[in-house]
Amino acid sequence: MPEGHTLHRLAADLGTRFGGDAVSVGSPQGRFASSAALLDGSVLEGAEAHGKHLFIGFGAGRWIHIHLGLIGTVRFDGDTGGQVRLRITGPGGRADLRGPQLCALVTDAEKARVHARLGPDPLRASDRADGAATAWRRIGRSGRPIAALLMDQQVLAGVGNVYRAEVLFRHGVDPFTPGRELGGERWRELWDDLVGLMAEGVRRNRIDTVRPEHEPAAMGRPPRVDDHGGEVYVYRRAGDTCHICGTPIATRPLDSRNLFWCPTCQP
DNA sequence: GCGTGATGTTGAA
DNA sequence: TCAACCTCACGCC
Repeated sequence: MPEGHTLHRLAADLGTRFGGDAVSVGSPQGRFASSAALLDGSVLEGAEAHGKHLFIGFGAGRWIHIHLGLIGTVRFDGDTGGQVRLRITGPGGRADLRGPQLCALVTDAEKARVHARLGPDPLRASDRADGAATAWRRIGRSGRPIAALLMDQQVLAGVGNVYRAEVLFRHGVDPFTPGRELGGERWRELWDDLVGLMAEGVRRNRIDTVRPEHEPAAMGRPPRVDDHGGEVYVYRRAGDTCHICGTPIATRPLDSRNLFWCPTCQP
């Protein structure tokens, strides 16, 4: 589930449901119990995301810092089964956090440290203006493949394995192009596209990357929705044919993550 | 019903 | 380099 759009959507939903309300905070599973007790009954002031990190604010410099990791989930008003690390209950309903990589009570200073080590986030309004330039300072002098740089949260925050594969396809970029050979103009196009794609991801709460002219209906194909819930060009389509040119989609691990691309469309 | 892999990151070995 | 997190959805029986 979790690329940046998921966390920004969660922040918005938490704010809408609980913002301004005194809430119950608990940890049925127990691992967050002592911190939850300190927050129980406090007003949930708001929530924000930076990349894949989520912060829920309770005032007086108290934040719950959450990272879902690979398997963490948040479910609203769901069933009560499973190991619930964090449960927030209020007039707006119930939120249950399961299986997170991280769930900790942190101070303003600790939160600031997290922001400081993350690159610009295409979904953060404060990064919209100069985020492309900030990221390019790292990308433009790196010999690492652009596919690796896109996943480096210190370079760029919020892009995961789906968005990186899809944005590179949409711009016909070979994933193994060294950052410094990409060119600033090309990078700007990638950034601008990520801003749009990820904002759309927040709205739909899923990742759709296929352009209108390539949608199944327009191409005479049956509708197909990927595991993660959206329409994509290459992610997890290894061996299937490219929607555009028919070449089998290639895959290869890069830094122990599966990379997908079309050898013809991304020369 | 069971086994597997995954949209991710951290910290220990 | 690897285990941890211990969920979720899928494929296969």
